[in-house]
Amino acid sequence: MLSAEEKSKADSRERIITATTDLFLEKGFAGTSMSTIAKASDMTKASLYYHFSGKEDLFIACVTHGYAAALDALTVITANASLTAEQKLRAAIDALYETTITSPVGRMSPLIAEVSRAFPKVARSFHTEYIEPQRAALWQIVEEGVAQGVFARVDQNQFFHLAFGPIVTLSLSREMFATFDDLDTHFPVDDLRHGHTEVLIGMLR
Amino acid sequence: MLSAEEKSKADSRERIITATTDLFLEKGFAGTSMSTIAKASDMTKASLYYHFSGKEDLFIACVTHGYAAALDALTVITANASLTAEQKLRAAIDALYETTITSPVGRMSPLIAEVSRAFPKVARSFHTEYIEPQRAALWQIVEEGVAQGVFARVDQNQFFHLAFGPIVTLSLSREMFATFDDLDTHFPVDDLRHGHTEVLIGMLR
DNA sequence: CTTATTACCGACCGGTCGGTAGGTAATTAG
DNA sequence: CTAATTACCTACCGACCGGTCGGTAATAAG
Repeated sequence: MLSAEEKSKADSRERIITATTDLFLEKGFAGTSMSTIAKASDMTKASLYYHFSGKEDLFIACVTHGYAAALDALTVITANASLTAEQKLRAAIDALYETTITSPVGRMSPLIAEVSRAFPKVARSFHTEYIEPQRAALWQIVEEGVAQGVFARVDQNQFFHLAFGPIVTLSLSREMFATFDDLDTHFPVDDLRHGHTEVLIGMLR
Repeated sequence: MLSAEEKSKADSRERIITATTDLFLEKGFAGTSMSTIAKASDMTKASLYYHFSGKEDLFIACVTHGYAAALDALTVITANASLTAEQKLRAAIDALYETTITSPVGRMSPLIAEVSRAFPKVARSFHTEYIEPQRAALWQIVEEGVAQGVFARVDQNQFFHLAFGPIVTLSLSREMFATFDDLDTHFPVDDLRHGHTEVLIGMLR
């Protein structure tokens, strides 16, 4: 049963979330007002409060919204039986670069940092529902390679440090210096990704 | 000539900057009000405007304040003639972990990301006066090792990506998840630093 | 001792903040 | 057809925002 009303309600929620996410990523949480969000969502502020109980609720919806899609991209890779462990690892790293730098949820780390003290629950959720599953998916690939004897055994936290560190920092740098007209010269995603991938594969040999 | 007035003025500026930096790091730029800053600085809001022309001016002062000290720690290492290139590199990495995770200026990356669109000049300054000199200092050590034949030649941007990436991400993670009571279990600085250092040295052999 | 300057303050400004009360047109249920 | 519900609106609230005003006590200069 998908009545016209329910469809319009879902559409509105979606429209609000995408518009708000853009604003939060651009201006930060405290720097984005509910009136601005309302304008960007083609709505009145009062209508926003019909769909969401408050600014924090709306923020949680924005953060949570992209979890599934981002993690699906990884699980599709791990589940692909026709790939070797090394092929899976390469594909997973590509996917991590893509989501962390391009997708809204991947770019939200600075935003989480901004509100982490005010809303610790959002930070917890981001960690358990987004960061940890990403790590688990990556580690599953590594363990598969170890079991097959093609990867050497490495320390888990060390590997995560070296794997996620450069990617997240690259994403953060591109946010910090988003206004630079020579952004891709300073922070060339593809170049850096290639070299990074080879180092990680090298660690596992 | 250091009159009582001038001393008190300098003291006040210093007091304001340190108090403001703490607040900005905790609540973000937009989330910190001038009245809150005034209270934390034991002053009236009006007096704040005697020392700084506005909130942006105060923010710039906070960001700029720690540049010199953080960079000095690195130049002391590069200038130390009694160290080998590898010893310098190890010491430099230690120093980078220390400043990036502990010092206010090192922890400011998420803050710069928050305001980068509104104040691109601050982002530029952070890049040219803080990031670039750090990279230059580190690269000088690498080139010294290459010239002495103890380090292999590596790509500059790749090396920076692998060197700074994990450190900045670790700092960001500790900001994002600062409220976790098991923060040091999830993000153990010393452990991660040791493993990271060995990988970097390994890259250069 | 007089005068100017300095570092600071209380009181206030127009504007915006997050949030709400009450109403209305359109859809749905009975 | 009627009554209820839904999705949305206009108009407004007190609190707080960044910033400014006209002073004032303490110091420094002459």
